[in-house]
Amino acid sequence: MTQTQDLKKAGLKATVPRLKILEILENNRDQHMRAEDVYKALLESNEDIGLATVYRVLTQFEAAGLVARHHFEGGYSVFELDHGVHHDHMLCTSCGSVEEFVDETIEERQRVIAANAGYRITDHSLYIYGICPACQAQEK
Amino acid sequence: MTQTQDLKKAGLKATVPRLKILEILENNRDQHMRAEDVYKALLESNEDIGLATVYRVLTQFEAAGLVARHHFEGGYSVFELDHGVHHDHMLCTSCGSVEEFVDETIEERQRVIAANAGYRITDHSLYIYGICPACQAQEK
DNA sequence: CTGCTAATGCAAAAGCTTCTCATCTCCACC
DNA sequence: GGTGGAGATGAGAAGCTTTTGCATTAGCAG
Repeated sequence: MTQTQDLKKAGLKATVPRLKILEILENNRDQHMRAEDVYKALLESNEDIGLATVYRVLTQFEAAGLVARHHFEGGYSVFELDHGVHHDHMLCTSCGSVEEFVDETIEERQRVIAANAGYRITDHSLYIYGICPACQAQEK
Repeated sequence: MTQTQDLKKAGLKATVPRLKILEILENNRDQHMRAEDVYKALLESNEDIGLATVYRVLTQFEAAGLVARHHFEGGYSVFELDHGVHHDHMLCTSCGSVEEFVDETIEERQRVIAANAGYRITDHSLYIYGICPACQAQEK
């Protein structure tokens, strides 16, 4: 499916800014990008797209389910293309690298906990902060 | 132990602002307060303490292990007195209420996941977002 | 009591994100 | 193809939370 079709399906007009931003996210599937990162990538591609538009588009993509927004420590949002499979994150507080993981046991426990409390889950986030192997080696 | 002793033990001078902020946190043990909330409480107590000091003191308390800082959705921090026992949070996205819970199974899985990846865990956070029973009832 | 160091208040500033509004673009319809 | 109008965009201003600079004040060791 083309990117244009992806957008139409999400109920969004296929405009140049949206297509470009989608392209950048796809070219950085392994990254967790901040709005500013996306904006910089646009500038490097000589695109005349404003930061405000980046924020607007990312928010729309989030609402459409195209991207996931995460709130890591630091007071800002990072985005990643939503590839369908839910996953959690483990972050290195030293180098900032991010690893993704899935654990069905934890997922199940969360459902049980919410059910016991009578909550209807809409979302959840799990972040593990630590020092990655590479950074531990550097400490020596 | 007095609050003054608590502070001294944490390596902090027992100043008026710090004592007052500690007092407010203790009077709101069941709440998750924003810096602004603490500041407002101080104003209501006719304390002449600046917002900047509230931020500074809360950050120091966090470093000293007296309080825990959480990043719920919304782009700001909330603080709660650290009563020693680690716990996670479940939040109602409708009314904003917060419930705490502990699940040893999840804790254990996290340790295993980190160990498998070679990470040394320093911290972790788990937030479950949903609709609480009371708000579900209101929907009808 | 006294003096030095650390802490505070205020205001300004920084960082991220949203809003305003005039202008421009997409696209359904002709 | 053209074209009109709803929706999208860009630029800058503004909003919010949080941090910082600096002159002043307060805690506390001696």
